[in-house]
Amino acid sequence: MNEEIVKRRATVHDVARAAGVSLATVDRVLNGRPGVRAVTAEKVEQAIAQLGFSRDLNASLMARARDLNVVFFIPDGTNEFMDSLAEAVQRRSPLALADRIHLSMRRVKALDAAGLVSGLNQLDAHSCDCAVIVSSDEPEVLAAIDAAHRRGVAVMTLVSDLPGSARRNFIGIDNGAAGRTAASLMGRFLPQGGKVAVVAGSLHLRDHAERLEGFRAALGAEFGAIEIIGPLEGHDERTETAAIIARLLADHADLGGLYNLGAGNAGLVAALEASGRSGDLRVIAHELTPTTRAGLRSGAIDVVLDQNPDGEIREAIAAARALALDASRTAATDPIEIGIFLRDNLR
Amino acid sequence: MNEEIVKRRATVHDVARAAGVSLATVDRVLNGRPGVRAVTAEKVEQAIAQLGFSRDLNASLMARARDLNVVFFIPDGTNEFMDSLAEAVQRRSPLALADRIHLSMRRVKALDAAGLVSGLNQLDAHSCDCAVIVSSDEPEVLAAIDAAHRRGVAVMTLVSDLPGSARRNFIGIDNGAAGRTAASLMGRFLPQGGKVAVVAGSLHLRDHAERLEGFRAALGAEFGAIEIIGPLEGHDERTETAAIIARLLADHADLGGLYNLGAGNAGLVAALEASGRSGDLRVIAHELTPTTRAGLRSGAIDVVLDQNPDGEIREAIAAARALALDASRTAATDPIEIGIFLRDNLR
DNA sequence: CTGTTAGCGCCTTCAT
DNA sequence: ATGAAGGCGCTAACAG
Repeated sequence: MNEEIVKRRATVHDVARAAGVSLATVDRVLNGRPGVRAVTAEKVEQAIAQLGFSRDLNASLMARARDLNVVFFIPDGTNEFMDSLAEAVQRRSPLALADRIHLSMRRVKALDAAGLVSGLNQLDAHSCDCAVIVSSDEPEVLAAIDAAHRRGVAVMTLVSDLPGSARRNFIGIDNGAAGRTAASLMGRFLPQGGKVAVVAGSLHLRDHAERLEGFRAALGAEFGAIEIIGPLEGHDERTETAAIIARLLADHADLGGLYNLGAGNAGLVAALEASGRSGDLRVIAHELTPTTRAGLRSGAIDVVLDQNPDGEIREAIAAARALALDASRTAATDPIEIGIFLRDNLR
Repeated sequence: MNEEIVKRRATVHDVARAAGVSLATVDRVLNGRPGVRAVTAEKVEQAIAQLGFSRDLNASLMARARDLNVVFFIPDGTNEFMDSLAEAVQRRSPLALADRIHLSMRRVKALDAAGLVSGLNQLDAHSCDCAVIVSSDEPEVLAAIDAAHRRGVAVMTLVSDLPGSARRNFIGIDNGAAGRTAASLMGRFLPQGGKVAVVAGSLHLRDHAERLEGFRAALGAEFGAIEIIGPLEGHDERTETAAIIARLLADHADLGGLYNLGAGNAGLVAALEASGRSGDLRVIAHELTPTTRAGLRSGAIDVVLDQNPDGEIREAIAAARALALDASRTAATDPIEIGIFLRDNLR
């Protein structure tokens, strides 16, 4: 890779010349617009393939004097992690705009499929090139994704995937791996074995279910001396989670560890501290938020597994750009890594 | 952020009109070219500030029909991590080119300041906008960075920083935090305390020294029951590291843990497996490579702390772009997170 | 010292 | 169904 010959990239001019047509015709083919005979289109396709032509997205956006529009649908409510995602969108906004990508955001009621669906239905290809959604797995949503896709609006899933849908990309962590990681750490923290309680938000949430499955599998395979209590469901809600944890602590004086694979961490920390046993058991939770940070600092939480909201937004934007160039395929993106945070490597 | 009014970004035309000058004059001011009276320049500056004008980098690169040139200097030798960095550069190359950023790379002898210096000295602002180097802390290098900077070539440090230099950005992890993280994990893995040996490449390497410092401090503060053996230096070299580890294992039958904060992991794994005690002690190493992956899988290594070479290259490129827009300041980049890998979350 | 002009790669009227 | 021409934001000759 030292001092190579620079081959100029092929341009629309090159394609036009090679195909023996005009710029306008090439453009029509490139953008799938009508008004080109099949034979002519074929000649252009040939030239494109032959020259390995790929359109310059920046020039393209500049020429049509129109930004790429990406719309984020982020759940609203009391989930701090969703707020981090929303902030990440805001933080990226000016930077994206400098590259002609216009970000907008709609906060929609959490776990309210109807609201999300109506939001998606309002989108048309003119006002939105790509919609990025965080959604639970509901048939109406799948249908809305499909419809949006047919209207020319690409849809990507964020945080929690919808595999059966027409979504183009999924941006998020491997939740099974996250569960296995939690198991692996917990197992090493408790070399003598013991009881570990598992708390979820709801097992109807795909990411939560995947985490649980991974956790169970890895504990079973590697740390047979550990007994799982639960899972119990706290519905990602502070009070309910606190009540569950309080009960667990009361019922199991010998509890060695606790894995909260959902949200509701404020309740978890409160219950732990109220019990006076904070620090006596190994605690693993998800998502770096003000609450879990405080928990790490105080010693109530040992490890937080995080999915890096800023990285997720960055990759979502990168994917949206890639899709703008070729909507027919899934865009390649850098994987989102599972962040593992202890008190000592807090960002 | 729902449906806001779109204010068109200011362009050079707007600036020219506001300042009462022509495009060419604005351009001269923007690019710091001569031929503008101080008063005129002042008017232009005013207009720029007033309109909040910021140049469109993509349009700029397109207009001058010239890619942004970023040159990476990556150490050559037997260090697998450096190979990962090199591969990351190769992987990003086509993607970067699509955005008019031309990546090139020179492999230079590891820890050979003279080679790096001569490479830097060959660079001029025409052939290279930004140089990204991995270097140990030597006065000649600092001088070369300074000289390059004065020739109009921005320099960034990667992996290991050179704080006193004219480098614009540092891309890499917080090595003190990495050492503290290792300590934190090791402490939790050995709840009864015990002996932990530390092996470094060389304490003359800034990143290694920082890791050691962090490790020591965090162990001392939180896990007083752990005794540190070492540090011993293996010079990032397989055979030497193997010999050191073999000796450590022989001398300390009760060794509970091992932290290799440098490279030479092939030697570490070999010595552990030869001793028959692989899996009996908790082992923490740095950088995800074929060797450390195998070590994680076999159980010889418990945890690998990683600095995500692909992410580092991505951020280096992002920073280079930002510097192209404003070379006078340090570019804002996403921080590189310390990856923590166990057998169960291997990518 | 300053302004005019053509053109980078692409898209979009408007003609033909 | 196809082409010619102008313009997006910026830069680089080339004139004055």
